[in-house]
Amino acid sequence: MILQDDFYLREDVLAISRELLGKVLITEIGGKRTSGIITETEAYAGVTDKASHAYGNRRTKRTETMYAEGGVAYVYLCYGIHHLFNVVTNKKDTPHAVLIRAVKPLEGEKKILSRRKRPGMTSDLCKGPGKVCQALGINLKHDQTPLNGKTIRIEERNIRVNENAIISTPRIGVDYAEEDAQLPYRFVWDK
DNA sequence: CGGCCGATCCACT
DNA sequence: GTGGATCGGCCGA
Repeated sequence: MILQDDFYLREDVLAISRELLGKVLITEIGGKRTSGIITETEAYAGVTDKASHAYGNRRTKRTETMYAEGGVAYVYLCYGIHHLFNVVTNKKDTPHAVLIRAVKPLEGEKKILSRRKRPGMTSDLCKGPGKVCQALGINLKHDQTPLNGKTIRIEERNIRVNENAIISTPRIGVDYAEEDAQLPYRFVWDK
């Protein structure tokens, strides 16, 4: 079952981050279907979150996507090399987002390996936000793509995630965020 | 318009 | 565990 707008439009970005664990992220790009089970996420809680691109209600051409109504992709380039895929949540003009940091390959394994230019499956094949995008073929063109369509979608497949198996930690690479760098907004499904 | 820097990854060691 | 790759956005001039 494809997740619908009501999932993304909720206020609580931490709850959404947590609930995205175990959901399946599917892309159909370049004529190939690939997918993975989401295993790691990070919440970015809008204009009061110093780690967020939207901190202080900053609006630019890049960050504008985060101000869209929940249920679309926010894709941007980091370090000039890596694409990072985020899920936009909350209502229009409330710039909440969830970064997808890792997935477990599910479908299209061969295609994922060729995109990743790796000979075989390893446990860290899609672990890391840049790797997730590379594996699933996501790039800047997919910014603002709806998450309930053919190109990109997220499905509930009744994969059971035990609450006890979810670990929360501070987010990665946000040292610049001062006191907000310590917030436990990263969620890892440690099966 | 120039210069700096980042929500990273990989190849090496 | 370390350093190089590599580029769009932002800020200050």
